[in-house]
Amino acid sequence: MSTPLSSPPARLDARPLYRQVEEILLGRIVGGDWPPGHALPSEPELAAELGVSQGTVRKALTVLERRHLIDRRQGRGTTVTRHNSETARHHFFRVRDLSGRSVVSRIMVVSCATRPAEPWEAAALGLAEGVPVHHLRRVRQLDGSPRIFERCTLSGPLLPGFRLEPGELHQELYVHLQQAHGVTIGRAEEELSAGAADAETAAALGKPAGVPLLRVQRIAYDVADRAVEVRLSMIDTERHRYAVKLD
Amino acid sequence: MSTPLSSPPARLDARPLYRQVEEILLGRIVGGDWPPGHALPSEPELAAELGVSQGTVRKALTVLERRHLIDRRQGRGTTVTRHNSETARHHFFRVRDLSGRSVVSRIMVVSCATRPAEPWEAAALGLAEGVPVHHLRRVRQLDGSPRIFERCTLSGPLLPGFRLEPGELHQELYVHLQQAHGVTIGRAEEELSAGAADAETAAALGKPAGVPLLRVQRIAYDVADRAVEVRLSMIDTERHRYAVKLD
DNA sequence: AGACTTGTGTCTTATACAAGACCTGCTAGG
DNA sequence: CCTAGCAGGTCTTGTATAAGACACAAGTCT
Repeated sequence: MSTPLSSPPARLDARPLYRQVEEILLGRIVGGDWPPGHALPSEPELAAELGVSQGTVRKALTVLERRHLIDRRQGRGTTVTRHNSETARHHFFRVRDLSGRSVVSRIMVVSCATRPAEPWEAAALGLAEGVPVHHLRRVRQLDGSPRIFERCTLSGPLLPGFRLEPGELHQELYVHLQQAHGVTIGRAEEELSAGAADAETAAALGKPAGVPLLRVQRIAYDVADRAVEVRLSMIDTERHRYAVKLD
Repeated sequence: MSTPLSSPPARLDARPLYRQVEEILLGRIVGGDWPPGHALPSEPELAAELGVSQGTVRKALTVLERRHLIDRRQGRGTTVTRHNSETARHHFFRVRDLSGRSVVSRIMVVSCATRPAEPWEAAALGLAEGVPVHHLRRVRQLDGSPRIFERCTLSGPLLPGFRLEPGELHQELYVHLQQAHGVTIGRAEEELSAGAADAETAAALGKPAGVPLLRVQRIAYDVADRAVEVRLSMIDTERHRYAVKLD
């Protein structure tokens, strides 16, 4: 990739240079050239390699940093973000206690199976109906009590050979996906509504059926924007809240 | 303000220059020197006035733009953001229909009164107990049906003389606050939980008492980060969802 | 352990040109 | 003469470059 992007007389791509740089760098990250934890070349090196100025590289890196794809630290350098339990939780787990503090959570896997996608799952994941998917049931304990029952459906084609043994899970799911399958979740969309405990959820949470629960449907996308997971969470909000910041 | 911020030999403030510029500009906006709709001086003019380079001004303006405090348009200039119903809704109203499309909503004011703050309201707004606050009850119709019952408590000290007549409200509340009281809402925090309709809410929404509803408590802050409103919304999610994007 | 060196990202300035929006004044056609 | 419309000029923000001072981290040498 030693052809300069910016030949002063003519530029093929009409988009701003820094956008093109951003795309090239993103490609190396999602393509696996630069796996999680990898240290990127320094800004002057990238600038020289791509034939642009350091300022242009900086602008591209700033965008990638805002998307949490890279970590930059003055003096240390820039690395591809490696999900750990804290960062994954911070970005994708919005439940807090009544005082707004984050909670300690323990995850128990109840079941794990691979089966054909149901229509609604296929639609959410952008798959054809009947394609194999992995289905996972989990219970989350918050501050010691079972509070969240989750049914997760994971894209079979994107996660071949996915399997979790029932029992305690010591890792956030997204950390596992990155480490064991090279799939990095970049963003998610959630839809919240008022729900009530069905029989299965009630049993899992030790609550009477019909008790009001917060119902959250999530679709999670990887950094290449492919739908990886659709999840239905039923949350007991007796002692917890789902926190949102608007601006 | 003609003292240059950056005297090459010594700088009093350790923060980056662009942060200081940002703060000065923010001060003029919240202080009323530059009211909503006001056209800012051009970047070269600001740079000359503040004794910094245009690049530094640009960086400060970029931050203010991301906070939606200013609008910039190439060729036209930069203006202080004027809230209108669309932008206010887009930023602070997260309810969508089942397909994810935004909904048309009509707001009916049920009651408006000024009375001493209850303890929880005073705590949420950072006021002393018993300070006067304005209390508002509203019903929102989504796509023609009453779906949201809202009880809003507004800071009395920040909004002297606030009053709304019961009846249809043709404006978003935050647009009214900006136009009639010069208070611009900059951000809000919400806490969601599973709720059930109390008698008053059930009556307002035409639902049986006890039906599961999405309960949303919001605290809204102005651009100077003072708590302006605490609001409790009860949402019927039969045909709508509360949408959240995570990244 | 402490001082030095090197490599890194951060901040600031300066310059140049590109592109969008607006105004002004000219001109062609009535 | 009047006016619609276009051409050009000018002001704005946007993009790109280059260069230097600075701050931070991590080795390396004494």
